[in-house]
Amino acid sequence: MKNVNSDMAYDYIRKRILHGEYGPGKALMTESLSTEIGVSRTPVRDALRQLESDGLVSIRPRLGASVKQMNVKEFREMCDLRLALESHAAGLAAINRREADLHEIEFALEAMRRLNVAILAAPQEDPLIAELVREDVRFHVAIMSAAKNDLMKKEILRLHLINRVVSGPAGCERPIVTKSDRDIRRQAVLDSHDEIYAAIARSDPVAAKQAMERHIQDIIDGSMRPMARAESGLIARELTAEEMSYGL
Amino acid sequence: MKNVNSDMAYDYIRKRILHGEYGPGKALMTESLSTEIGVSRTPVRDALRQLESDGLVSIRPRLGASVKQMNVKEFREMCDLRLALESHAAGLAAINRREADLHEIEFALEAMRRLNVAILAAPQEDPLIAELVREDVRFHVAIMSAAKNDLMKKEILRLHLINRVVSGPAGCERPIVTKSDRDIRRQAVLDSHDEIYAAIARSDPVAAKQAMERHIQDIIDGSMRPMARAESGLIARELTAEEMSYGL
DNA sequence: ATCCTATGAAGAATGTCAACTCGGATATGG
DNA sequence: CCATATCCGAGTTGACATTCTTCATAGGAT
Repeated sequence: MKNVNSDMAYDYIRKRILHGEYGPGKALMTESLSTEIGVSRTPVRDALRQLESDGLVSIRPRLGASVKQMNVKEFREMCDLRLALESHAAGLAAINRREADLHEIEFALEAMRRLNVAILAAPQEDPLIAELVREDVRFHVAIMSAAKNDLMKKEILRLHLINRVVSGPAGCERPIVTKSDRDIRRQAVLDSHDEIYAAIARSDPVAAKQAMERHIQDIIDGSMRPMARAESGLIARELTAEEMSYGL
Repeated sequence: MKNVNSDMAYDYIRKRILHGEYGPGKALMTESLSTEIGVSRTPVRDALRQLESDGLVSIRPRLGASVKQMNVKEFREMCDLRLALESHAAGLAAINRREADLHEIEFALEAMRRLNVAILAAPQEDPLIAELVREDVRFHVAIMSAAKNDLMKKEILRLHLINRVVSGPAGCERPIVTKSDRDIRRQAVLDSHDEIYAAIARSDPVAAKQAMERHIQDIIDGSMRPMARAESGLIARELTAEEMSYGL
């Protein structure tokens, strides 16, 4: 896209949603947004429709747009989708990887290892955690790139973004767990990453796929528990019963 | 959606594309479409953007919309995506199926068997072929429904539609192969279906997944050959190099 | 007499439209 | 073959029509 005003509105709203300024369920009114951004309502409308197809907002006719909100069922389904796609991508990565891809993956992995030992020793862990998730993203992106399937990469990135939004603003409100729990969990993630990297490095698609499957499943299990706890706040506020018609 | 005019435009254009009246690459100008449909340009614009997110048309800013056209790379990637999703769905179906789902799958399978023997004997096979693909779709949809993941179902159906459009209008222009070749291939498809059904019936997810994987791979192999032959007509006319920015 | 429900109007936000502006593509001339 | 001018179509805008929501009031029931 290089539509000046539509892009401006798209970037503006998208950034706010990803930063958590617009929380799930927040109403997005075209008129107030248009005055806020300084453009007309049409590009705002375009941006909202684009964001809807990204899965970040939901639009109901005559009712307006709002930041996407999921119930546990939808969340589970999305996680399953991500599991299917990302594990398949890991298998592809083990087949299609080049040396440069391998280096990129290892680079992210090494950065995560360094950050992990730093976090273990640091009194204030938050800023380092932010860097860690950054490198975690880099690790997963590197694998998707190594899979050499741009469409799949794009789709997985889409799901990652949705996941980030609906599971809370930038993951900054983790459930109440002790520091040692977090330490253990980070170590488990690192071990999983090692396993995945090793499988890709030795060009073993089935091992890479299974390792990624377990890894994602672990992440899902970790995410679903607090999700289920706050279930009452995530009930189906929208019933998009639009069955995608396969008819001509 | 229940936006009167936008829906009208959406259904209108979508139907034409799926019927093959608007072939791949066909330019879709908002003005002519709006006069043709009898609405303003705004709902046509909305419809085109919606169809873009469906993957059926591509919009380039300041240049207008056109029916989606793929190069072999994109086609391969989409097939891989479908392979990952649909095989995963088959595995889920083996786990989550209910009796009713099993009946639905068997129903479609039985219909395909009957049609196959009818086609083997019939002199004019085309109308029966149309019914066969209808039941084939029913078979795959039944499995996706049995997987109990609406999001995944929706996504796979989207890919099916794109596949139908880019691989030619309603599959009516098959490459030049003999009748016996087609007979053999239909039988292979039926056998694959039997295998998939059996695995789902005995609740064997890994077998169901693998069977579906092989089935889709066979379909892809069959589709890629004529695709590669006509490669010159499917070169990249559009270079949508828009890397999905993961940044905030 | 008080509370709940239903009906109505006022307000606001969305869908839609026609017109204006801007950018790219084609044609013409050098 | 390249530069310039013209034309066509998309992006954008503000205004109008439509519809959903909300609040208030009147009626009835307990």
